[in-house]
This record gives sequence, structure tokens and C-alpha cells, in this order.
Amino acid sequence: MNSAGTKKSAARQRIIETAEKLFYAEGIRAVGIDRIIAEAEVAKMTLYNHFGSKDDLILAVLEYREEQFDRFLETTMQKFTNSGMDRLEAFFATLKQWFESKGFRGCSFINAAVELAECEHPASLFAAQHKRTFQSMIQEIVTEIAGSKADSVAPAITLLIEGAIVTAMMQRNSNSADVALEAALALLPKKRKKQK
Amino acid sequence: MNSAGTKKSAARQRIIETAEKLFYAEGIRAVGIDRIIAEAEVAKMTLYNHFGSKDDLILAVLEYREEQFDRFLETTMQKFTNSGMDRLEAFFATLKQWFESKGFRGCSFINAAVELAECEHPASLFAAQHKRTFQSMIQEIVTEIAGSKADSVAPAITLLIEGAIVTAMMQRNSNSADVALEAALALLPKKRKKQK
DNA sequence: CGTACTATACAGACCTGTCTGTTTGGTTTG
DNA sequence: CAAACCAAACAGACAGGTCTGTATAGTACG
Repeated sequence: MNSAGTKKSAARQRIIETAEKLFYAEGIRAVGIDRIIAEAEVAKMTLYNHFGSKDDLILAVLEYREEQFDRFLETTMQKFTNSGMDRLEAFFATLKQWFESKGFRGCSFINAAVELAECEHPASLFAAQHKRTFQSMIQEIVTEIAGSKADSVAPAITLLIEGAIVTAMMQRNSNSADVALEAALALLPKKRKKQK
Repeated sequence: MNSAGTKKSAARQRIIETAEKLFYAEGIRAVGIDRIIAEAEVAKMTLYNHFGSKDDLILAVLEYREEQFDRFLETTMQKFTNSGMDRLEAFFATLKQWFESKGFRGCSFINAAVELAECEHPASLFAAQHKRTFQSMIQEIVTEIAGSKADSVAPAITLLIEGAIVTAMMQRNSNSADVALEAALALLPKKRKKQK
């Protein structure tokens, strides 16, 4: 039991975290159930009692990943805004930090959509939904700077970000974060040069 | 035998084309050798005589895909420039047409990099190289319009394009091509409004 | 004859998912 | 308190299928 729907079970949590790590590093299809239960030190039936199927587990992992990503974004952006950046700059600084983090291999949601192929797969649907939510989040950040003009600029900035993620993954470097930031600023109405 | 390195063998070509189709539609890891030989109507040993391993075949498929993609780009852009567009507009019109084509499932090279995970895999290296070549191609197109300013703008436009591809795949619609074009034009030095 | 291809069987690894039975630790109930 | 119960997790074998890659023997044809 648990008070706020959290906690659940230790074994379950270990499975999710292990699967998340392996799926991200090596790919969803490349990692088998046996591998997951071995590294999570869990019995196979424990996994199947909690998740029912690998597809179920994949979805659960994406849900977990979303929470984790949101937390990372919030705390890291906080760090940068505290040191004087506006929220858009802080976002791109966070992006760059992500690109440079050890084991970076792109966006789990894009990767899942690619690997699963089947676009009606629950995890694919979830990934697509995540991207729409993500776009809304960018829209909000852009609105803080561009006001009503954000509606026309935010979608483009979102494309810059998605492109930066993919490019960072394929070229194994974080330059694309800088390129995307410069372009984003160029797209915004000019009132640049920090007036704080 | 063949005069210009083309032709090779009918069976080999059938294998490549079949593999390309299946890999793109369902994913590299999801499609097995047995499936490919069945649909290509070829004996398993024929495949292994020509390719040695699945990894070899994957690489060969990407090489084929690159040729095919270049041809598609050239002929389709030609079509649009013939009807009065400049080369940049023609490129984005081509992009949109690609997004709307039946069975569109994103970029084979991104997909391969994602699925293979292993970044030292020959096919991953080839995919990364393809993306650098692609960026050069965009740079050239942008130079026709922006001259020396292209150096600073083309990388951003490339990000817009990569973002548009990924977004079109995940959301299953081609809007992102329009968004990317608008943003690309906004990034270019203003001399817009067709002076032909 | 030799090249290219076919057909088929096979090895051995790995896959997902099921099944049986045991251990553990907490809760209820006599 | 202690006996009885129960849910969760454990261990590991197993079924049935798929995977890549190999081996072998036969066929079509220039």
C-alpha cells in the first residue's frame, strides 16, 4: 500500500528502472526479458505479475521516463534561471547539458516510435502524445518572451529542438544545441540584449 | 558482370529492394532473414553468398536507400523548380511530398542509427556520414539564396528539416514541412517577395 | 565445366510467456 | 501468543517459436 499512489513495490520499481536503462542504451527490441530480470535480480514471474507482457512493460517504462524527464527539465532549468538566464536560454542550456550527459542516445520517445514501427502500439501512441505535450511546454516558455507572437514561432522552435536532439544523437556532439538556440533567438521579435 | 558497376545480379537486387521495403516499414530488427528471402523469392544461401551477414545487408540497404533518396530529391525538386519555385522552396515542397507519400515512416538513416544503437556499427557510421552529406547539400541550396550568409543559416535550416522529418513521422502529418519552410524563410536575409 | 541459384535440413542461440513449487514476511484469527 | 492464512517474490524448468548462419545436394544454363 501507499498513501499517494507512489511507492508500489520495490521489485516493480527495480524492473522499471533496469528496463529503462537497458532499453535506452541498447534498444527496446535488442533487450530481452531474461536480460532484464537478471539485471533487476527478480524472478520472471514477478515481472509478468506486474506487467503482463513486454509491451505493457515498454509502456510503463515510457511513462516512467516521462516523469523522470520532466523532473530533470524542471530542476536543471531552475539551476540556470537561478544564475540569471531567462527561461528560454535556460531550456537550451538544459538541452545542451542533456546532450553531453553520459550515455546520451537521443529521445526515448522518438526511439520507441522508430523501434516499434507499429503506430497503433500503445507505447507509440503514448510517445506521440508526449511530443504534443512537449510542444505545449515549449509554447509556454516562448510565450513568456514573445507574448502572443509565440503562436507562430513556438512550433518552429520545437522543430529546431527536435532536430537538435536527433543531430546530437547521430553526430555525437552537442553543437546542435547552440545552433538551435541562435536560430530560436533570431526567430523571436527583437527586443534581445537582456533588459532584465 | 556489368559495364558500369550497375546491374550485378537480379537475385541480389531483389534481395536489396525487398529488405529495404521491409526494414523501412517494420524495422530492421523486426524483420528476419527468413522473411526477406521468402518475399524476395530467393534461397537463403543466395542471400548469404551475396552479403555474408545481416549486418552487411543492412549496410548495403542503406547505400541503396541513399542512391534512391538522391534520385527522388533530384527529380522531384526538378519538377517544382520547373514550375517556378526557387530551389529552397522546391526542396520544402519535395519534403512535404515525401511526408505525404504512402508508407512514410521517417528517415531510414535516423531509424537505422536508433535501431542499431551500437554507434560503431558500419551502418551507423554510414548513416552519420549521410547526414553530414545531407547538411552540405542544404548548405549549397541555401547559398544560392543567401550567399555567404548561408554559413550561419544553413545549419539551423538543417535542424528545422530534421525536426520536421521526425515530427511528421510521429504525428503522421505533413504540417511540419510548412512550419519549417516558414521558419527557414524568416531566418534568411530579407529580400523575399519573389523578384525572380 | 563452372557459375549462379534453389531447396532443405540443421545447429545453436535466444525469444516471450507459462508452469510448478518454495520461501518469506505480514496479517488475521482462535 | 500462536496457528493459520495469504500475498509477493523467489528459482528454475519448459514449451514453442524465431533468430542468424551453415552445410549439403541438386538444378539451370552460359
